[in-house]
Amino acid sequence: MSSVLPNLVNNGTSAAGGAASVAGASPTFSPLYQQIKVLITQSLQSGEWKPGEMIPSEVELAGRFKVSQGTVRKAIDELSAENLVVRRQGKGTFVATHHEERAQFRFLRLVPDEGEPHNPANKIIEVKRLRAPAEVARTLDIKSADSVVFIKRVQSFDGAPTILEELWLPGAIFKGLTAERLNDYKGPMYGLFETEFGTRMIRATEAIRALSADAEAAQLLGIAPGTPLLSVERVSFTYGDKPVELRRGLYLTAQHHYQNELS
Amino acid sequence: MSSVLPNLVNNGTSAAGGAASVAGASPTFSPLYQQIKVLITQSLQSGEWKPGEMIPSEVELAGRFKVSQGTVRKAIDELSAENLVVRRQGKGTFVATHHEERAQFRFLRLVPDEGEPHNPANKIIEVKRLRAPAEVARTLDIKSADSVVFIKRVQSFDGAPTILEELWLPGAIFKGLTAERLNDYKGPMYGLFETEFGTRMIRATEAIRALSADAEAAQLLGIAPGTPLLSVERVSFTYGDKPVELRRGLYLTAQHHYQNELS
DNA sequence: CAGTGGTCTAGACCACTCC
DNA sequence: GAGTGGTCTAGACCACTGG
Repeated sequence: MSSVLPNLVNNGTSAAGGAASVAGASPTFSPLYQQIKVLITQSLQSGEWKPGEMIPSEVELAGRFKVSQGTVRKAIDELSAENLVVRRQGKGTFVATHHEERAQFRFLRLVPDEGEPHNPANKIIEVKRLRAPAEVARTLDIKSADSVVFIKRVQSFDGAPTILEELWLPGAIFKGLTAERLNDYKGPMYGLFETEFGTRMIRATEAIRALSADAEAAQLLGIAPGTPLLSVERVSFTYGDKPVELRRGLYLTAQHHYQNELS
Repeated sequence: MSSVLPNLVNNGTSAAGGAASVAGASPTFSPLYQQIKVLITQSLQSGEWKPGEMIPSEVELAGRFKVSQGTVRKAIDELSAENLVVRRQGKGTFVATHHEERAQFRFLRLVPDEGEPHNPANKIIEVKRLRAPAEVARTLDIKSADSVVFIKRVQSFDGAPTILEELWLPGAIFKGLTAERLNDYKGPMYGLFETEFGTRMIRATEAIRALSADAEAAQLLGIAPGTPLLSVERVSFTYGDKPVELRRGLYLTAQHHYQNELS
């Protein structure tokens, strides 16, 4: 089943046999492998291949798209670099998923000053629905009238409350999300989002500041008011660079630090 | 001048003509392009090609190493991804340098909450030489008896003091470094290190925490004691993952934030 | 125009995984 | 052994830069 074969335009070369191309005008130039990358991404986004599943082999994709294996390979190379897929030699190429050790620490950068990460635990403080506040609506690119799911939770490590987080999610996407489901679910929250709501977080931006704990934060984290905290404001994006999460975290950095690599 | 041709071991393949290989036992397996990557990196490290200069073309390197252009290309691809070199289509491949707009913001992640980055200014508070404190020695992988250069400075944006930084550098490498040279130098500090001391920062790790301004920080940054500050502890590495800088920064995040991308 | 990096092909063989 | 990703080659042509 190769369904509809889109119009690939080869503005590259062709050693011998010409590559596929229904051709015509090509208003926008881009390498073949980029076009193929887009096609594969669309299949990922549409759920044709689900997180954790294997995508077709390079040879098969090459046949389907009527290009050489090397060209497919280069497309997948980039998808792999963007963490959309994971290659496993001898096995195949798999759709990336948040249900993995690997992917966990891509989004949780707070690590203990010494020792290994340890016994995380979540306590859901509050889950409710409300109309998107102006700033949230702007960030999530929705209307102010639209509903959003608001979540407040405290994350502990080894029993010590360490992170106080507030999340805003588009209500349209996260319809059946309740405190119960959040509590019942084992594993990372993004795993829940991915399997239960079909929304995979691809990348995120964070803005970090230092501020003093207010009364509520102090109470929930079990610290003195005024204690310095790391404020981490995250906007997460899914396919197509669509923002689907706003998250404000307050990190207690007495025994932990936010780890970052500059390269 | 191809000087000494090292022993390349091809554990890959060879469609027709065999690639170079004095061969023999190969205790450690690695792809040809990785071996070539190492060779190129050594040339970069040794200063055979200096920052900003063009390295030999892919075709020439392929000839020198007796491999195909595609293999050299893959090696350079990775070096480019690691920001060791910069490719410019039609021109050539150049040794990366800190004297560029491009490279500036790789290591300065503090950006204004709104508007563009603006009029940075440095004030050197202190430069002195001392024996490496235990922790500094450990971090920089030198002996406690060894001398280190200590620098304290304040960075302002649009006239507002924003960053208070303390740096420790191995005295052996930064011999003639004085407050004068730091003050006289136009452009990024890492540019100075690169051209004057032959030490290029390749990558760095940062540990971020929140803390309260002490009396000294408050005075130098013109804020009230107790104001929350971002503490950014950076260790920078040069070729061979050798640590060559320890830097502790206190960032005022009233009008700025530390920006990070999770991908 | 020549020279550079960038794309693409076709085919071969290697390394790894699983049956 | 069959199937997968990973490496390598040889050669062609494109896109871009600069003289």
